[in-house]
Amino acid sequence: MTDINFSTAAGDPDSKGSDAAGRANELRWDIIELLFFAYRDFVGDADHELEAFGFGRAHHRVMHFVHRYPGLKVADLLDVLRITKQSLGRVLKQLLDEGYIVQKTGNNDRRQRLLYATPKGETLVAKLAGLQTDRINRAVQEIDPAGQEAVRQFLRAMIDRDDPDKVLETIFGSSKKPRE
Amino acid sequence: MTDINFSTAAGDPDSKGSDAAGRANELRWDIIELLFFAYRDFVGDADHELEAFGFGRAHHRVMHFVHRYPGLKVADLLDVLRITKQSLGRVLKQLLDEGYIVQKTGNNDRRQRLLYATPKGETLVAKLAGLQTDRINRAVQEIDPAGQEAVRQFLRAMIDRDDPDKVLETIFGSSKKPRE
DNA sequence: AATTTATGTCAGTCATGTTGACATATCTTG
DNA sequence: CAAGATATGTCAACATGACTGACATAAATT
Repeated sequence: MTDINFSTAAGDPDSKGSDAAGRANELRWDIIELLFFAYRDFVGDADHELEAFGFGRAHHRVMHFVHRYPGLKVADLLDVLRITKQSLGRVLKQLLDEGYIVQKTGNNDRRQRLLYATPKGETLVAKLAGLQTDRINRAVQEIDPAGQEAVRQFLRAMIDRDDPDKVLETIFGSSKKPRE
Repeated sequence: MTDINFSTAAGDPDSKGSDAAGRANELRWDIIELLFFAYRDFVGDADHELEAFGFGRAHHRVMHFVHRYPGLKVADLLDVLRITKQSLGRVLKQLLDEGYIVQKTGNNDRRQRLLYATPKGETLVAKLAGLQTDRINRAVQEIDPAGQEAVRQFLRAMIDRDDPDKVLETIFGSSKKPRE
């Protein structure tokens, strides 16, 4: 062992996957790195726009899921975002105060505050999704349908399924698309 | 429940891409969401392990790139991570103090501090990469080689190429299309 | 009536990001 | 060589978004 070793480094838990191309036992530095850069630039699109509103990533995530799953409960949102009540409370309060989201008391359970995006909120979330959609469209434009399906399959398979929250149940449970 | 509209929200910037499957003009909520969950769980693997070392994501990113690009300058690292000197300084100092990284004075330019991972650092970074590689292997195991290449192509195409830092030059510069 | 649940809120802490200023060593240039 | 530019390190101060733990309220459940 010289000083720098990386292909057979200690703690290699391999064993699990040996893919069709036969590169088992190898650390996937390339994908790891691509994921970092891809996600960095992907969220960067929205981050820049959010500054103009005085919002951050946390606001975006809340808006996104409230928009996509109208009537989401606060507790569901906590599961999805995997943050604490305290952290959510801050951004949610801002979004409520500034009219991007409204709460409605649950019909069956009046303790629940069901969350809905207002038109103002819809506009914001669509604007941000538009930026990200542009990037996605650019990225897939030279990939054939089968390849695009592979991308989708890959992303789905990267997600933990042992503790599906309400949103993931919708995504995976029906195995189709949540909306549309 | 007639006050909430979500499918025809304003500000739709569309127009940019019309992919082969003919779903132009549509926001790609599915991919946006899958990216969120996939990345959340992907980095979650490492986050959990890092706790045992008293480190965070920032430390991981530094270790990763120093390992992958031995002799990286501090300035390069700042470009790649897109954080400030101050932020980097804090985590870098810890990693140096605790022996995960060493600095060497540049040969040509003695102002430079070239960064290298120590064996201790290599072990850590390989352990983390192992966890993430397991997830990636699991995700691609049912995807054929062509599909896997599509995944790689997708991730590469998601990355900004207008301001390539030293690392991105290495990733993209040597390969096919610099900017097409 | 007592307990549990869903939500909201307070106080304090931590990690990681920011800006701006400044110090030092070293390289480059007039 | 002197002057300036560059690479790095460091200080103070601050913002955001996480965290914990405690506690309050209203409503549902037992």
